[in-house]
Amino acid sequence: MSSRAASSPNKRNARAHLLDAATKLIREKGFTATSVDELCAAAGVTKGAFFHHFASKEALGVAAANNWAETTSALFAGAPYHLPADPLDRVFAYLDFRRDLVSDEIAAFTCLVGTMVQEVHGTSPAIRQACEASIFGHAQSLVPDIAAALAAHNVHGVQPIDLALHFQAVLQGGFILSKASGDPAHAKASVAHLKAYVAMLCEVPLPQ
Amino acid sequence: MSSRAASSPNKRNARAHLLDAATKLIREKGFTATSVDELCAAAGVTKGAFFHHFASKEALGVAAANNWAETTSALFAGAPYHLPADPLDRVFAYLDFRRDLVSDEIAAFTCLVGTMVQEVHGTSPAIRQACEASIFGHAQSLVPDIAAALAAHNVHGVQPIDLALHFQAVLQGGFILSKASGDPAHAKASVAHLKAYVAMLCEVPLPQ
DNA sequence: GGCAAAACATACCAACCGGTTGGTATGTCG
DNA sequence: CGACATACCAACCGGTTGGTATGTTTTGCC
Repeated sequence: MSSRAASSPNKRNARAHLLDAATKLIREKGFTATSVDELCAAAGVTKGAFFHHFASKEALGVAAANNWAETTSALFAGAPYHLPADPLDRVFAYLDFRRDLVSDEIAAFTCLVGTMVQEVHGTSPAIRQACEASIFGHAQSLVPDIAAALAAHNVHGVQPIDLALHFQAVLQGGFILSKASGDPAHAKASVAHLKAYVAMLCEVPLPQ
Repeated sequence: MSSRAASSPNKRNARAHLLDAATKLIREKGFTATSVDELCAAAGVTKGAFFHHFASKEALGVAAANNWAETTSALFAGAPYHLPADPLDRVFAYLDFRRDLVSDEIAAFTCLVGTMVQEVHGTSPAIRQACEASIFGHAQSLVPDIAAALAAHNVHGVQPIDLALHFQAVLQGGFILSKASGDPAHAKASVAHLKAYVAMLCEVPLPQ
Protein backbone atom coordinates (compact mmCIF):
# COMPACT_ATOMS: atom_id res chain seq x y z
CA MET A 1 0.00 0.00 0.00
CA SER A 2 3.04 2.22 0.05
CA SER A 3 2.89 5.04 -2.48
CA ARG A 4 3.55 3.69 -5.94
CA ALA A 5 2.61 6.85 -7.69
CA ALA A 6 4.20 7.23 -11.12
CA SER A 7 5.57 3.72 -10.93
CA SER A 8 3.25 2.10 -13.46
CA PRO A 9 4.95 2.60 -16.81
CA ASN A 10 1.72 3.24 -18.65
CA LYS A 11 0.22 5.58 -16.12
CA ARG A 12 1.50 8.95 -17.17
CA ASN A 13 -1.38 10.94 -18.49
CA ALA A 14 -2.66 10.37 -21.97
CA ARG A 15 -1.61 13.84 -23.07
CA ALA A 16 2.08 13.02 -22.73
CA HIS A 17 1.62 9.71 -24.54
CA LEU A 18 -0.19 11.48 -27.38
CA LEU A 19 2.54 14.08 -27.67
CA ASP A 20 5.22 11.38 -27.82
CA ALA A 21 3.32 9.37 -30.40
CA ALA A 22 2.64 12.49 -32.43
CA THR A 23 6.32 13.42 -32.46
CA LYS A 24 7.28 9.99 -33.70
CA LEU A 25 4.55 9.63 -36.33
CA ILE A 26 4.83 13.17 -37.69
CA ARG A 27 8.57 12.77 -38.09
CA GLU A 28 8.01 9.52 -39.96
CA LYS A 29 5.13 10.47 -42.23
CA GLY A 30 4.30 14.12 -41.83
CA PHE A 31 1.48 15.96 -40.10
CA THR A 32 -1.30 15.61 -42.65
CA ALA A 33 -0.71 11.93 -43.29
CA THR A 34 -0.86 11.19 -39.56
CA SER A 35 -4.49 10.57 -38.69
CA VAL A 36 -6.05 11.06 -35.30
CA ASP A 37 -7.11 7.43 -35.19
CA GLU A 38 -3.57 6.28 -35.88
CA LEU A 39 -2.25 8.65 -33.25
CA CYS A 40 -4.65 7.29 -30.64
CA ALA A 41 -3.77 3.69 -31.48
CA ALA A 42 -0.04 4.43 -31.19
CA ALA A 43 -0.53 6.22 -27.87
CA GLY A 44 -2.85 3.52 -26.55
CA VAL A 45 -5.75 5.87 -25.88
CA THR A 46 -9.16 6.36 -27.38
CA LYS A 47 -10.43 9.16 -29.54
CA GLY A 48 -12.47 10.48 -26.65
CA ALA A 49 -9.27 10.97 -24.70
CA PHE A 50 -7.66 12.73 -27.63
CA PHE A 51 -10.39 15.30 -27.97
CA HIS A 52 -10.52 15.71 -24.22
CA HIS A 53 -6.93 16.95 -24.24
CA PHE A 54 -6.84 18.71 -27.62
CA ALA A 55 -9.56 20.81 -29.14
CA SER A 56 -8.58 19.78 -32.66
CA LYS A 57 -5.89 18.10 -34.67
CA GLU A 58 -4.42 21.53 -35.31
CA ALA A 59 -4.21 22.16 -31.55
CA LEU A 60 -2.31 18.88 -31.23
CA GLY A 61 0.11 20.17 -33.85
CA VAL A 62 0.68 23.36 -31.90
CA ALA A 63 1.16 21.42 -28.68
CA ALA A 64 3.59 19.04 -30.37
CA ALA A 65 5.65 21.97 -31.64
CA ASN A 66 5.69 23.59 -28.20
CA ASN A 67 6.57 20.27 -26.59
CA TRP A 68 9.39 19.92 -29.12
CA ALA A 69 10.70 23.35 -28.20
CA GLU A 70 10.74 22.42 -24.51
CA THR A 71 12.28 19.00 -25.04
CA THR A 72 15.05 20.26 -27.31
CA SER A 73 15.72 23.25 -25.07
CA ALA A 74 16.31 20.91 -22.18
CA LEU A 75 18.50 18.66 -24.33
CA PHE A 76 20.67 21.56 -25.46
CA ALA A 77 20.77 23.18 -22.04
CA GLY A 78 22.18 19.98 -20.55
CA ALA A 79 24.59 19.28 -23.39
CA PRO A 80 28.35 19.36 -22.84
CA TYR A 81 29.05 22.00 -25.49
CA HIS A 82 28.74 24.73 -22.85
CA LEU A 83 31.83 23.52 -20.99
CA PRO A 84 34.80 24.94 -22.98
CA ALA A 85 36.19 28.17 -21.63
CA ASP A 86 36.74 29.71 -25.05
CA PRO A 87 33.55 30.89 -26.78
CA LEU A 88 34.68 29.75 -30.23
CA ASP A 89 35.38 26.31 -28.80
CA ARG A 90 31.83 26.29 -27.49
CA VAL A 91 30.54 27.09 -30.97
CA PHE A 92 32.60 24.26 -32.47
CA ALA A 93 31.44 21.96 -29.68
CA TYR A 94 27.83 22.88 -30.48
CA LEU A 95 28.33 21.94 -34.12
CA ASP A 96 30.03 18.68 -33.11
CA PHE A 97 27.11 17.98 -30.81
CA ARG A 98 24.63 18.54 -33.62
CA ARG A 99 26.69 16.33 -35.93
CA ASP A 100 26.83 13.54 -33.36
CA LEU A 101 23.06 13.70 -32.94
CA VAL A 102 22.77 12.35 -36.47
CA SER A 103 22.16 8.61 -36.23
CA ASP A 104 21.26 5.78 -38.57
CA GLU A 105 17.52 6.17 -38.31
CA ILE A 106 16.47 9.23 -40.29
CA ALA A 107 13.22 9.86 -38.47
CA ALA A 108 15.15 9.75 -35.21
CA PHE A 109 17.41 12.74 -35.85
CA THR A 110 15.38 15.00 -38.13
CA CYS A 111 13.54 18.03 -36.85
CA LEU A 112 9.86 17.81 -35.99
CA VAL A 113 9.11 21.49 -36.46
CA GLY A 114 11.12 21.74 -39.66
CA THR A 115 9.11 18.88 -41.08
CA MET A 116 5.79 20.24 -39.90
CA VAL A 117 6.28 23.82 -41.02
CA GLN A 118 7.07 22.72 -44.57
CA GLU A 119 3.64 21.16 -44.79
CA VAL A 120 1.43 23.63 -43.00
CA HIS A 121 3.16 27.02 -43.40
CA GLY A 122 0.43 28.14 -45.77
CA THR A 123 -2.55 26.44 -44.20
CA SER A 124 -2.16 26.67 -40.42
CA PRO A 125 -0.89 29.98 -39.03
CA ALA A 126 -1.02 28.63 -35.48
CA ILE A 127 1.25 25.67 -36.18
CA ARG A 128 3.50 27.80 -38.37
CA GLN A 129 4.00 30.25 -35.51
CA ALA A 130 4.75 27.52 -33.00
CA CYS A 131 7.35 26.03 -35.35
CA GLU A 132 8.86 29.45 -35.96
CA ALA A 133 9.16 30.02 -32.23
CA SER A 134 10.95 26.71 -31.76
CA ILE A 135 13.49 27.24 -34.55
CA PHE A 136 14.17 30.92 -33.96
CA GLY A 137 14.17 30.47 -30.20
CA HIS A 138 16.88 27.85 -30.44
CA ALA A 139 18.90 30.10 -32.76
CA GLN A 140 18.57 32.87 -30.22
CA SER A 141 20.05 30.60 -27.53
CA LEU A 142 23.25 30.39 -29.57
CA VAL A 143 23.71 34.14 -29.86
CA PRO A 144 25.78 34.74 -26.70
CA ASP A 145 28.45 32.19 -27.61
CA ILE A 146 28.53 33.24 -31.25
CA ALA A 147 28.72 36.93 -30.37
CA ALA A 148 31.57 36.31 -27.94
CA ALA A 149 33.44 34.19 -30.45
CA LEU A 150 33.09 36.74 -33.22
CA ALA A 151 34.15 39.56 -30.91
CA ALA A 152 37.15 37.62 -29.62
CA HIS A 153 38.39 37.14 -33.19
CA ASN A 154 37.57 40.62 -34.39
CA VAL A 155 35.03 39.46 -36.96
CA HIS A 156 33.00 42.37 -38.25
CA GLY A 157 30.06 42.58 -40.60
CA VAL A 158 28.41 39.40 -39.33
CA GLN A 159 25.43 39.64 -37.00
CA PRO A 160 25.45 36.80 -34.43
CA ILE A 161 21.74 36.09 -34.90
CA ASP A 162 22.20 35.88 -38.67
CA LEU A 163 24.96 33.33 -38.25
CA ALA A 164 22.88 31.39 -35.72
CA LEU A 165 20.01 31.27 -38.23
CA HIS A 166 22.40 30.17 -40.94
CA PHE A 167 23.39 27.27 -38.66
CA GLN A 168 19.74 26.24 -38.51
CA ALA A 169 19.32 26.57 -42.25
CA VAL A 170 22.32 24.33 -42.91
CA LEU A 171 21.07 21.73 -40.44
CA GLN A 172 17.53 21.74 -41.84
CA GLY A 173 18.88 21.52 -45.37
CA GLY A 174 21.10 18.63 -44.43
CA PHE A 175 18.06 16.80 -43.07
CA ILE A 176 16.33 17.23 -46.42
CA LEU A 177 19.28 15.79 -48.32
CA SER A 178 19.33 12.84 -45.93
CA LYS A 179 15.61 12.28 -46.38
CA ALA A 180 15.94 12.46 -50.16
CA SER A 181 18.85 10.04 -50.32
CA GLY A 182 18.14 7.87 -47.31
CA ASP A 183 21.71 8.56 -46.21
CA PRO A 184 22.41 10.28 -42.87
CA ALA A 185 25.91 11.12 -44.07
CA HIS A 186 24.66 14.16 -45.96
CA ALA A 187 23.41 15.79 -42.78
CA LYS A 188 26.85 15.29 -41.22
CA ALA A 189 28.65 16.58 -44.32
CA SER A 190 26.80 19.88 -44.22
CA VAL A 191 27.80 20.41 -40.59
CA ALA A 192 31.42 19.82 -41.61
CA HIS A 193 31.16 22.61 -44.20
CA LEU A 194 29.60 24.81 -41.56
CA LYS A 195 32.50 24.20 -39.18
CA ALA A 196 34.94 25.08 -41.95
CA TYR A 197 33.01 28.30 -42.59
CA VAL A 198 33.16 29.32 -38.94
CA ALA A 199 36.85 28.47 -38.72
CA MET A 200 37.67 30.65 -41.73
CA LEU A 201 35.42 33.46 -40.50
CA CYS A 202 37.40 33.55 -37.27
CA GLU A 203 40.69 32.90 -39.03
CA VAL A 204 41.58 29.87 -36.98
CA PRO A 205 42.58 26.40 -38.23
CA LEU A 206 39.76 23.87 -38.48
CA PRO A 207 39.80 21.85 -35.21
CA GLN A 208 40.16 18.04 -35.42
CA MET B 1 -10.99 24.58 -91.98
CA SER B 2 -7.35 25.63 -92.09
CA SER B 3 -5.20 23.99 -89.47
CA ARG B 4 -5.62 25.72 -86.11
CA ALA B 5 -3.98 23.02 -84.06
CA ALA B 6 -2.70 24.10 -80.66
CA SER B 7 -4.30 27.52 -80.97
CA SER B 8 -7.03 27.15 -78.33
CA PRO B 9 -5.47 28.24 -75.02
CA ASN B 10 -7.22 25.56 -73.01
CA LYS B 11 -6.46 22.76 -75.41
CA ARG B 12 -3.12 21.51 -74.26
CA ASN B 13 -3.63 18.06 -72.96
CA ALA B 14 -5.01 17.53 -69.51
CA ARG B 15 -1.80 15.92 -68.34
CA ALA B 16 0.16 19.15 -68.61
CA HIS B 17 -2.59 21.10 -66.84
CA LEU B 18 -2.63 18.55 -64.03
CA LEU B 19 1.14 18.72 -63.65
CA ASP B 20 1.04 22.52 -63.47
CA ALA B 21 -1.79 22.50 -60.95
CA ALA B 22 -0.04 19.84 -58.91
CA THR B 23 3.17 21.86 -58.76
CA LYS B 24 1.31 24.90 -57.52
CA LEU B 25 -0.90 23.14 -54.99
CA ILE B 26 1.81 20.88 -53.58
CA ARG B 27 4.11 23.86 -53.06
CA GLU B 28 1.32 25.68 -51.25
CA LYS B 29 -0.05 22.92 -49.06
CA GLY B 30 2.02 19.79 -49.42
CA PHE B 31 1.44 16.52 -51.23
CA THR B 32 -0.78 14.72 -48.75
CA ALA B 33 -3.05 17.68 -48.14
CA THR B 34 -3.61 18.12 -51.87
CA SER B 35 -6.54 15.91 -52.84
CA VAL B 36 -7.14 14.50 -56.28
CA ASP B 37 -10.53 16.25 -56.44
CA GLU B 38 -8.90 19.59 -55.66
CA LEU B 39 -6.21 18.96 -58.25
CA CYS B 40 -8.79 18.20 -60.91
CA ALA B 41 -10.81 21.29 -60.08
CA ALA B 42 -7.70 23.47 -60.30
CA ALA B 43 -6.69 21.91 -63.61
CA GLY B 44 -10.22 22.09 -64.98
CA VAL B 45 -10.50 18.38 -65.70
CA THR B 46 -12.52 15.55 -64.24
CA LYS B 47 -11.39 12.74 -62.06
CA GLY B 48 -11.79 10.35 -64.93
CA ALA B 49 -9.22 12.28 -66.89
CA PHE B 50 -6.88 12.26 -63.92
CA PHE B 51 -6.88 8.50 -63.60
CA HIS B 52 -6.63 8.14 -67.34
CA HIS B 53 -3.27 9.90 -67.28
CA PHE B 54 -1.98 8.74 -63.90
CA ALA B 55 -2.36 5.30 -62.40
CA SER B 56 -2.53 6.68 -58.88
CA LYS B 57 -1.95 9.77 -56.82
CA GLU B 58 1.53 8.47 -56.11
CA ALA B 59 2.22 8.21 -59.86
CA LEU B 60 1.17 11.86 -60.16
CA GLY B 61 3.71 12.68 -57.45
CA VAL B 62 6.46 10.91 -59.35
CA ALA B 63 5.46 12.63 -62.60
CA ALA B 64 5.40 16.02 -60.85
CA ALA B 65 8.90 15.45 -59.49
CA ASN B 66 10.20 14.42 -62.91
CA ASN B 67 8.47 17.37 -64.51
CA TRP B 68 10.09 19.60 -61.91
CA ALA B 69 13.51 18.19 -62.75
CA GLU B 70 12.98 18.91 -66.45
CA THR B 71 11.56 22.39 -65.89
CA THR B 72 14.31 23.49 -63.54
CA SER B 73 17.02 21.92 -65.70
CA ALA B 74 15.82 24.02 -68.61
CA LEU B 75 15.67 27.12 -66.43
CA PHE B 76 19.22 26.65 -65.17
CA ALA B 77 20.57 25.65 -68.57
CA GLY B 78 19.30 28.92 -70.04
CA ALA B 79 20.37 31.09 -67.12
CA PRO B 80 23.09 33.75 -67.55
CA TYR B 81 25.37 32.38 -64.85
CA HIS B 82 27.21 30.31 -67.46
CA LEU B 83 28.54 33.41 -69.21
CA PRO B 84 31.56 34.54 -67.11
CA ALA B 85 34.90 33.29 -68.37
CA ASP B 86 36.27 32.57 -64.91
CA PRO B 87 34.85 29.43 -63.29
CA LEU B 88 34.71 30.98 -59.82
CA ASP B 89 32.78 33.89 -61.28
CA ARG B 90 30.33 31.38 -62.71
CA VAL B 91 29.90 29.84 -59.26
CA PHE B 92 29.24 33.27 -57.73
CA ALA B 93 26.87 34.07 -60.60
CA TYR B 94 25.00 30.83 -59.90
CA LEU B 95 24.54 31.78 -56.26
CA ASP B 96 23.42 35.28 -57.25
CA PHE B 97 20.96 33.70 -59.66
CA ARG B 98 19.55 31.48 -56.93
CA ARG B 99 19.33 34.46 -54.61
CA ASP B 100 17.49 36.53 -57.19
CA LEU B 101 15.00 33.73 -57.74
CA VAL B 102 13.70 34.40 -54.22
CA SER B 103 10.59 36.57 -54.52
CA ASP B 104 7.83 37.85 -52.26
CA GLU B 105 5.52 34.88 -52.63
CA ILE B 106 6.97 31.97 -50.65
CA ALA B 107 5.20 29.21 -52.58
CA ALA B 108 6.58 30.74 -55.79
CA PHE B 109 10.27 30.28 -55.03
CA THR B 110 10.44 27.22 -52.77
CA CYS B 111 11.38 23.81 -54.07
CA LEU B 112 8.70 21.32 -55.07
CA VAL B 113 10.83 18.23 -54.57
CA GLY B 114 12.30 19.47 -51.30
CA THR B 115 8.80 19.97 -49.97
CA MET B 116 7.53 16.65 -51.25
CA VAL B 117 10.40 14.51 -50.07
CA GLN B 118 10.05 15.80 -46.51
CA GLU B 119 6.55 14.41 -46.41
CA VAL B 120 6.87 11.12 -48.24
CA HIS B 121 10.48 10.02 -47.76
CA GLY B 122 9.34 7.25 -45.45
CA THR B 123 6.09 6.29 -47.14
CA SER B 124 6.64 6.46 -50.90
CA PRO B 125 9.95 5.09 -52.20
CA ALA B 126 8.99 5.98 -55.78
CA ILE B 127 8.40 9.66 -55.04
CA ARG B 128 11.44 9.80 -52.76
CA GLN B 129 13.63 8.49 -55.56
CA ALA B 130 12.25 10.95 -58.10
CA CYS B 131 12.93 13.82 -55.69
CA GLU B 132 16.41 12.53 -54.98
CA ALA B 133 17.15 12.39 -58.70
CA SER B 134 16.01 16.00 -59.14
CA ILE B 135 18.07 17.41 -56.26
CA PHE B 136 21.20 15.36 -56.78
CA GLY B 137 21.01 15.72 -60.53
CA HIS B 138 20.98 19.49 -60.23
CA ALA B 139 23.91 19.35 -57.82
CA GLN B 140 25.78 17.22 -60.34
CA SER B 141 25.26 19.90 -63.00
CA LEU B 142 27.25 22.33 -60.86
CA VAL B 143 30.26 20.05 -60.49
CA PRO B 144 32.25 21.15 -63.58
CA ASP B 145 32.24 24.84 -62.61
CA ILE B 146 32.92 24.12 -58.95
CA ALA B 147 35.74 21.70 -59.78
CA ALA B 148 37.35 24.22 -62.12
CA ALA B 149 37.02 27.01 -59.57
CA LEU B 150 38.54 24.94 -56.78
CA ALA B 151 41.40 23.78 -59.01
CA ALA B 152 42.12 27.31 -60.23
CA HIS B 153 42.51 28.49 -56.64
CA ASN B 154 44.40 25.46 -55.39
CA VAL B 155 41.73 24.40 -52.94
CA HIS B 156 42.38 20.89 -51.66
CA GLY B 157 40.38 18.60 -49.43
CA VAL B 158 37.02 19.65 -50.79
CA GLN B 159 35.19 17.38 -53.22
CA PRO B 160 33.25 19.39 -55.84
CA ILE B 161 30.15 17.21 -55.51
CA ASP B 162 30.19 17.64 -51.72
CA LEU B 163 30.28 21.40 -52.09
CA ALA B 164 27.53 21.28 -54.71
CA LEU B 165 25.37 19.27 -52.31
CA HIS B 166 26.15 21.72 -49.53
CA PHE B 167 24.82 24.46 -51.82
CA GLN B 168 21.56 22.56 -52.11
CA ALA B 169 21.38 21.98 -48.37
CA VAL B 170 21.83 25.68 -47.66
CA LEU B 171 19.17 26.62 -50.20
CA GLN B 172 16.69 24.06 -48.91
CA GLY B 173 17.35 25.12 -45.34
CA GLY B 174 16.83 28.75 -46.26
CA PHE B 175 13.46 27.83 -47.72
CA ILE B 176 12.46 26.25 -44.43
CA LEU B 177 13.41 29.35 -42.46
CA SER B 178 11.39 31.46 -44.89
CA LYS B 179 8.40 29.17 -44.55
CA ALA B 180 8.64 29.22 -40.78
CA SER B 181 8.90 33.00 -40.55
CA GLY B 182 6.94 34.04 -43.61
CA ASP B 183 9.95 36.13 -44.58
CA PRO B 184 11.77 35.49 -47.89
CA ALA B 185 14.76 37.42 -46.55
CA HIS B 186 16.03 34.38 -44.66
CA ALA B 187 16.43 32.40 -47.86
CA LYS B 188 18.50 35.24 -49.31
CA ALA B 189 20.57 35.60 -46.14
CA SER B 190 21.68 31.99 -46.25
CA VAL B 191 22.88 32.39 -49.83
CA ALA B 192 24.93 35.38 -48.69
CA HIS B 193 26.67 33.24 -46.08
CA LEU B 194 27.27 30.62 -48.74
CA LYS B 195 28.92 33.15 -51.03
CA ALA B 196 31.14 34.25 -48.17
CA TYR B 197 32.09 30.63 -47.53
CA VAL B 198 33.05 30.07 -51.16
CA ALA B 199 35.03 33.34 -51.27
CA MET B 200 37.04 32.35 -48.20
CA LEU B 201 37.55 28.82 -49.45
CA CYS B 202 39.11 30.22 -52.62
CA GLU B 203 40.88 32.99 -50.74
CA VAL B 204 39.39 35.78 -52.82
CA PRO B 205 37.54 38.87 -51.58
CA LEU B 206 33.75 38.61 -51.50
CA PRO B 207 32.45 40.08 -54.80
CA GLN B 208 30.02 43.05 -54.71
C1' DG C 1 -17.79 8.86 2.99
C1' DG C 2 -19.65 12.09 -0.30
C1' DC C 3 -19.26 14.67 -4.44
C1' DA C 4 -17.82 17.52 -8.11
C1' DA C 5 -14.68 17.77 -11.68
C1' DA C 6 -11.28 15.86 -14.51
C1' DA C 7 -10.04 11.90 -17.27
C1' DC C 8 -11.17 8.85 -19.94
C1' DA C 9 -14.27 5.27 -23.16
C1' DT C 10 -18.01 4.01 -26.66
C1' DA C 11 -20.70 4.84 -30.39
C1' DC C 12 -21.64 7.42 -33.95
C1' DC C 13 -21.78 11.03 -37.91
C1' DA C 14 -21.39 13.83 -42.26
C1' DA C 15 -17.93 14.94 -45.37
C1' DC C 16 -14.36 13.58 -47.92
C1' DC C 17 -10.75 10.35 -49.54
C1' DG C 18 -8.48 7.71 -53.54
C1' DG C 19 -10.08 4.93 -56.95
C1' DT C 20 -13.53 2.42 -60.30
C1' DT C 21 -17.32 2.05 -63.27
C1' DG C 22 -19.69 2.18 -67.77
C1' DG C 23 -19.94 5.12 -71.21
C1' DT C 24 -19.08 8.83 -75.11
C1' DA C 25 -16.69 11.88 -78.38
C1' DT C 26 -13.05 12.14 -81.55
C1' DG C 27 -9.76 10.64 -84.03
C1' DT C 28 -7.01 7.57 -87.47
C1' DC C 29 -5.66 3.96 -90.22
C1' DG C 30 -6.55 0.40 -93.70
C1' DC D 1 -16.64 2.20 -94.40
C1' DG D 2 -15.58 -0.51 -90.17
C1' DA D 3 -12.15 -1.62 -86.49
C1' DC D 4 -9.68 0.05 -83.01
C1' DA D 5 -7.35 3.50 -79.88
C1' DT D 6 -7.00 7.65 -77.17
C1' DA D 7 -8.98 11.10 -74.34
C1' DC D 8 -12.17 12.21 -71.55
C1' DC D 9 -16.63 12.38 -68.49
C1' DA D 10 -20.50 11.85 -64.59
C1' DA D 11 -21.83 8.90 -61.18
C1' DC D 12 -20.68 6.01 -57.90
C1' DC D 13 -18.04 2.91 -54.20
C1' DG D 14 -16.18 1.36 -49.79
C1' DG D 15 -13.36 3.09 -46.47
C1' DT D 16 -11.35 6.85 -43.74
C1' DT D 17 -11.34 11.46 -42.10
C1' DG D 18 -11.71 14.94 -38.16
C1' DG D 19 -15.06 15.72 -34.95
C1' DT D 20 -19.20 15.05 -31.52
C1' DA D 21 -22.67 13.28 -28.14
C1' DT D 22 -23.10 10.72 -24.37
C1' DG D 23 -21.78 7.87 -21.29
C1' DT D 24 -18.53 5.70 -17.26
C1' DT D 25 -14.54 5.66 -14.25
C1' DT D 26 -10.99 7.79 -11.55
C1' DT D 27 -9.21 11.50 -8.80
C1' DG D 28 -8.60 15.15 -5.41
C1' DC D 29 -10.68 17.41 -1.68
C1' DC D 30 -13.74 18.54 2.20
